[in-house]
Amino acid sequence: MSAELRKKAKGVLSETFGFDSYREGQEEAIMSALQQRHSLVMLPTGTGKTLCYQLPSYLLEGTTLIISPLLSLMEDQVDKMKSNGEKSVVALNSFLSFSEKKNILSRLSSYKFVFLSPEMLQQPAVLNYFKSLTISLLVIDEAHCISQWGMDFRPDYLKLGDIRHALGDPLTMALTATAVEKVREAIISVLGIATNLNEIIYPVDRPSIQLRVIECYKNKDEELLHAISEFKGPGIIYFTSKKLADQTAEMIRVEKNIKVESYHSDLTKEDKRKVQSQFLNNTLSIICATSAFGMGIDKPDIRFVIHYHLPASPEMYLQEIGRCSRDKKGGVALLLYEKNDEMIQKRLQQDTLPAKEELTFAYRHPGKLDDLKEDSKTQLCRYFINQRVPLEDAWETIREYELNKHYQLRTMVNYAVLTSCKRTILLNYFNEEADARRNGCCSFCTHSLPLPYNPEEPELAESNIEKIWQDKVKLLFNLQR
DNA sequence: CGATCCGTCATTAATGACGGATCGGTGCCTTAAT
Repeated sequence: MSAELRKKAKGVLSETFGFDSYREGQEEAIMSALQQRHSLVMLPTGTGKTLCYQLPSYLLEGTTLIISPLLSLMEDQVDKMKSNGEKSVVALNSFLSFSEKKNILSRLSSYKFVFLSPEMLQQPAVLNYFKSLTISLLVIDEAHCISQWGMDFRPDYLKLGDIRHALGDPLTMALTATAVEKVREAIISVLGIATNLNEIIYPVDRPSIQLRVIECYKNKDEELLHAISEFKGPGIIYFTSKKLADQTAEMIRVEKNIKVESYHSDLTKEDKRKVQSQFLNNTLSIICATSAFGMGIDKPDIRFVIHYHLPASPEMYLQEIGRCSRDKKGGVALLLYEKNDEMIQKRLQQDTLPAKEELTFAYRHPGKLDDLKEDSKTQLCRYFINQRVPLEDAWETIREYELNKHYQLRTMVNYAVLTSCKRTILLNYFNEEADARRNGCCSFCTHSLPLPYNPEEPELAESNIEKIWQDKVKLLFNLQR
């Protein structure tokens, strides 16, 4: 039975996807779905998680729903699938007009794949359409968002369990690249998939990425420019402030005459798309970005990721540095740390969660929530009240979450300042053993590290013109279909 | 923490010095309807 399924899956792999073999973890995830077991799949960044749900969908009856955190991510994936020849795929989101949306909803069963946000499924009218649909597989993409974003600013992520239940508890697959055991437990418990569950967990370490930390003393820009010259490109530089991302992009442009743009939430949707595609086409060499940039970026030859500011957690850090060296030809993750850099993150954390008094007030006067500014705090208070969570339990949950955030930040500070193997510090957080003390592991294990790749000049746009046109033609083709 | 913004004060009346307050990051959705 299992051998039969395996054979069938292999057939789809070569016929539909054009691959001869799987990458690590993929077959396990696929077989888990085909054997009607729920799956929590954790594969390192860049392992090809989309195949894990797309392939089994072809062998299961019904429609596959994919819950995706970002509209742009949905669009990219729909485009990619369409250009691979899959026609019955659609993204249901707020870009659609009312009549388009209605049209799609009324013929849901004619689609094999439907992408949508957790918020969209939250609308009763929309949910009703899905209730009568045969769902082959419910996919939660970037499932760490449940714990990472649910409490912070997208409480609808916390309601996915209720939604799943309303849909008749369909077969479910949650996918992520970075989740410690606690987060995995949270995902399982929120979704309610503890029974009949298959956990497919692979190590998060990416040996081809070299880890470097430089402690700075008022000379960050200097160190940054120096690093850029050494690393060449393409690369990403992460900031915690939009303003500094803009300013530094300008500074690099002036100092180095390199093609650089900044990317953050102030950009219009069009500009975001433009900057992203220029970077993918190598018309841009460096992106100065906030955490807004990167999810779903699958550029194989990103050579470095520099952090100008401290990221909020080891999870975030691994997600962000995991964007380099997808081709496994080597990459450098450099953290520029200056004493007290963590204060920005601390401040940001303070304003996200409600204080005990605010929560208590909200519970006593739930009607007054509507008068308050609709920020993440009021959203979270409203969530707990609507879910009828007792005040004390809600407070306990918030408190625990907050303490965990402090712990995450402290781990990042330790990563920056402790005099021991950087990889070990990072991987210990994930309960993993590091293959440390390897030559070129990190800036602690080896002094004056050589680059793990050949810093050739990046391919310039001219040599890529053919590829750019191919992409354009593909896009046009999609639009007209 | 550090930057920046704003109001106040003092003084040959328009600017600058000072200090206190504020901010710094991620994204769905919304309209009336299905």
